[in-house]
Parts: sequence; structure tokens; C-alpha cells
Amino acid sequence: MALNTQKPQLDPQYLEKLQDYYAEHKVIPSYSVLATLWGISAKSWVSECVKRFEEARYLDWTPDKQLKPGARFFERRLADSTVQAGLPNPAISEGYDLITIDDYLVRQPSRTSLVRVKGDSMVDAGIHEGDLLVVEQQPNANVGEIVVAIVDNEFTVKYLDREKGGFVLKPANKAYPVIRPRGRLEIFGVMAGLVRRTR
Amino acid sequence: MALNTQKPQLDPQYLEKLQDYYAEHKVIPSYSVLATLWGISAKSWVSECVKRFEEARYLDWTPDKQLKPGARFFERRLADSTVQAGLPNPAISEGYDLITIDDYLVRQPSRTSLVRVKGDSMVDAGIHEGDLLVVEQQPNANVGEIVVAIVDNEFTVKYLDREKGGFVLKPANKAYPVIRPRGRLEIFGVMAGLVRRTR
DNA sequence: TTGACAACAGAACAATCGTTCGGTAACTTA
DNA sequence: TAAGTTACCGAACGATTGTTCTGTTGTCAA
Repeated sequence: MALNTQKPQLDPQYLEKLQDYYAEHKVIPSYSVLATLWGISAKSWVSECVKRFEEARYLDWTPDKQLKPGARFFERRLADSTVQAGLPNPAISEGYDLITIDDYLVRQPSRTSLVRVKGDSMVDAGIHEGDLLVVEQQPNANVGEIVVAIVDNEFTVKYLDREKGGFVLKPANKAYPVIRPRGRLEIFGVMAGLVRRTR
Repeated sequence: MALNTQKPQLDPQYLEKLQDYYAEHKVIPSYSVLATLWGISAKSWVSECVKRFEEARYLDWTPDKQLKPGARFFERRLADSTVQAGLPNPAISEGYDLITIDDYLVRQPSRTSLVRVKGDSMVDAGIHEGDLLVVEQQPNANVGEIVVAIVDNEFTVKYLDREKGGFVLKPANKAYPVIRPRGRLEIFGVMAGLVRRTR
């Protein structure tokens, strides 16, 4: 008798419906709600399906034994750059990765702000007008980092550098001058990433 | 007798703790878990606090009467660029905005992939090596859009343009040549945004 | 045509859920 | 200093939860 190593079947539509529900409510519903969501009328069968999703790491449990999204629940395909031609959908490789973009960019929600970029003083660093800067708030930074500073009651995004006099702010665009703050330089935070929407 | 129009007080630490819990588990816990999370020992008091968060739109209910994150739960402060000096934390203005970054960038999860950028052929468009491109998969695009095309079994990010012969791919970097594909141009999708992590 | 298995349904049940209500201690305000 | 008000605790309770166990139905291979 051959060992049955097959994974139990699981309906991909179920996952999609759950993901849609989650996208709308940001919460995993109870088994009875899942039952109506999936068009199932027995909670026992929901329980079975949940176990399969759990095994496939789409669902998981909190330490408090509450059902929660699993590691793969949010994965967005990280498409592979080396693809084989001829396949129907060559780019969606098996190589799964990712997380949510939020997780990718934000490490400490309470310390993270978003700042809309104005002007083009940092274009050479790939920072364009209208971009959203992910900023980790902190009162000091290292030379070479891109910082958001408060100069004349306005935010400025610049490289932090040091001259003999003290700290200076250097733009990444020759058309702009180096800012040498009189008095103390007030730093709002350090750039941790950026987000641009183009559509 | 004056009308009492004051909003009930609510502990900001409670919200932070809940947000941290949610960040870890992606789920709103039960009242008893909330009680231990907040250091409260009576569920009745948790209930009262939840009502206040509900009133402040930090929490909400699903149609199935399950507690879920409210409209303001995910807001990340969009810091204001015009700030008044002198205030203790001038940059965190009252002007709340945003959503999650995912929601900001991804409109249709099922059609959206992420592609890691290789090379610097698009630097002049502010697209750097290592950036993550948010791509909406679709087989065709308009002239002027930035597309991800499949050329020689590899992804290429370029501007889509038209010459008399047909479609061509134009880099945003003078050091690279225009790509004139022989035969049909295979388009993987259109750039909808980009994400860069710098820390 | 039989037997095994997968996909469900349904009932029963203890555990847990959130609500309600009554109470207390500290702090305001007049 | 008396009367509110606010911030909490604790017990009780019916509703809902997820589990378990016992069917039923359909399919497919032997």
C-alpha cells in the first residue's frame, strides 16, 4: 500500500472570498459567517477547510487561539525577472515572497510618518515631487542619511552632511544651494523609504 | 445647566497597544484578551472603552457584529509641511489623512505584482536599481506609460512609445539604446507605482 | 457492485463571548 | 463638605463560539 503523501484539496475560491472579506473588514470572520461566505451549511466542514488552510499556512492562530491570517495570506507575487517564454503566464513564478508593502516599509508604526515631497531639490536621489516619503521620526541622524528637517517652519528633505561649522543640508540637485542653518538644526526624522503612485 | 458636549476621555496608550497587537496578528482580539492587553481586569470596562473608540471611529463593527478596525485605525499621519514653530511636536498636524500604503498603491490585488528593478536604465524617471515596481498586469498599454515588457525572456522596464515601424521601448537614461522589438512586443503590465526601502 | 474515500450536513455540547447591572474609590466642582 | 462625575471592578447571564461525532451522498477504482 502506497503512502498517501497528497495534500488535501482546497478550493482556491474559498481563499479568494476570504481575502475579499478581509480586504473589506480587516478581520477574519467566525465559522458561521465563513459558512455563509463559502456557501457551506455545516460548521464542521468549515472547520475542516480551515484546518487545510492552516496547513497551507494561509491561516494561523493567535496565542489566544483566535483565527488569524497566516504567513501566506497577504503575499503578493514578487514576479521573477528571469522567465521562460512560452508558458501561458511566464512571469508568475513559483518563487513566492513578499509580505504587505506596509510591512516592507514600516517597522514601527508609532514612529513612522508620511511626508509629501514638494519641489525637485532631491531629484538626483530619485525623489520626485509628489512622492510620499516614509519617515522614521527621531531627533538626530547620521551624516549621509536623507533627513527631513524643519527649516523656517517648513519641512525640507535633504542629505545630512557636516562642515566645519556644523551640520548642513545638501540637496541632490545642483540647481539648489546647500542649507547652512543658523543655530541648531531641527531634525524631524530620517527617510526610511518612499512610495510613488503613478496611476 | 450647561450641556455637556465633552467627548469622553480615552487613553491613547490603549490605542497604541491595540495597534501593536493588530500589527502582529492582523486581528482584533476578544474583550478578555483586550483586558489583559490593556491591564484592565473587568470586561465591562473594556466594553466601555471600545464604545469610545467606536465613537472616535477607531473601531467599528462588521455586518456580522464582529469588532473590526474603524476608518481611522490605520491612518498614518501625513505630516504637514507647513508647521508652526514652538509647538512641542509641530509636525504632527491635526490634518489626518491616509490609509495603508497597500491601499494607496494596490487597486486590484489579484492583478498586481511586484517587480524588483534591475539596472539603471530608468534613473531619469526616478526608478533606481533595487526599487520595487508595483505593476498592474495587462497585455497592452498606452504610449507614454511606463511598462514592464518581456524581452529575450527578461523583464524590462521602459517607456512605451511608437515609431513608424510599431511600438518601441525607450529608456530614461541616455546611456541606453531604444529597444525596437522584432515581432510582437510582449507586455507584462503597466507601472502603477513604486516602493523603495532605504533603511 | 462493491467498497473506499472525499465532500458535505446536522445535532449536541462545553467553553467563551460580550452585555448588563450594581458597586466602590478617587477626584472635581460648588 | 456634599454632590456629582469618572474610572474602574465583579458577578451573572443568555448568546454565540468552535469541536466532535454520527450520518448521508456522490464518485471512482477494482
